[in-house]
Amino acid sequence: MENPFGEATCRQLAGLLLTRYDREGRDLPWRRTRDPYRIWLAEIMLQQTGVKTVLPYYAGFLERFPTIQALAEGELEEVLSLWQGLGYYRRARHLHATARHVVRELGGRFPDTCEAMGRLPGIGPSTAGAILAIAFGQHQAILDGNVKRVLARVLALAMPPDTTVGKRTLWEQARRLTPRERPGDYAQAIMDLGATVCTLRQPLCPSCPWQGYCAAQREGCPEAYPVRLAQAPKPRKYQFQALVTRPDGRVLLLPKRDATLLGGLWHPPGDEPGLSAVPPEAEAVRRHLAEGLGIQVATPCPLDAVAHTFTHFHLTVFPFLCPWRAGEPPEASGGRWIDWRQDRRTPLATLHRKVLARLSESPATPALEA
DNA sequence: AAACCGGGGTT
DNA sequence: AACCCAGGTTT
Repeated sequence: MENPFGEATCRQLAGLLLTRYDREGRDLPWRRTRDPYRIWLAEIMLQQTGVKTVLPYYAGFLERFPTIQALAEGELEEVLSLWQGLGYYRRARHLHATARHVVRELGGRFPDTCEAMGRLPGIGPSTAGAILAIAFGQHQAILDGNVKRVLARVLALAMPPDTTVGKRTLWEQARRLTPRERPGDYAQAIMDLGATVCTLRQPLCPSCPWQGYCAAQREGCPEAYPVRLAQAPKPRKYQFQALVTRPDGRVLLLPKRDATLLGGLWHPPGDEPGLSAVPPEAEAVRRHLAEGLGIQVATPCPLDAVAHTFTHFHLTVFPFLCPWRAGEPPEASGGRWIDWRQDRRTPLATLHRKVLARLSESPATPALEA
């Protein structure tokens, strides 16, 4: 694409956006600081997650880890505990790894170039640009989801933003539009515009400082952008999970040591997700526990299935209530008996909380309340 | 229930 | 360059 806006027009557009931001931009906690640590934390939490969800996590996280030194000294398990429910737990592992690297190898200071910043775990080109622009005042562009949508509309971009050509075009125009003055405020301003005015559905074009410059608005249907590729349907998978309970209410949980899938979180024993839509026989569940963990249980009792959607597939879990009779998990399994409602030190993913909640709904212990 | 967002890592 | 990723919010 040729450059649709000349240099003078780019300066004008940036000015219009900054004026709106100064007058109407949201007051968010991470906009009240230039501490790179706080800006970095906000950018990581805001990846794949909305502002409203992030706010309480951001406050709680900073209360426990007010500085990058505190975070570097903390244990991963506690970091994951504070991240519980926020999803995409790899972000939390990367956050912790980067904190340790910055503190131990870089004297506690973030690198000040895009290349070096982008080598840190969990930080890519857009997040690196955001930190450098907002915390260090450098002339760097960002390209997150909000910015992609705004620019795709202003340019009436014909191709999907995630294609190679689409990305190259958007990065190029994002750089051209970023002003030399106040690049950090500009970054916040364009994200704010995307989140509050140039929204996915029903954009508020009459309130937009760029109306009159926007090719999508001129075409009459801004919602037609960004152009999307057809999405592949998500497969549905099935698994069982065994809730081995002791008389005192504790449940057997195992740590997920796998580096990529919910790594560091805890889960009940079960089989791998598969394609069979039929729950296993109780006898198969009992055998799985006996052979895999050396644990004997009374006849497993099926509970209501739990449905959960992940990024790339739907999952149905068949929970089984399994009263413990004998046996302890082998040392190598890392298994522990946990009072999961009380224990704040054991990070659990949302799925496993939903599965464990079935224990309070089981036919064996009917609800007492009306 | 369905649509859809989103950036970094890996190969 | 293509593919992958163990969620959540909005409509």
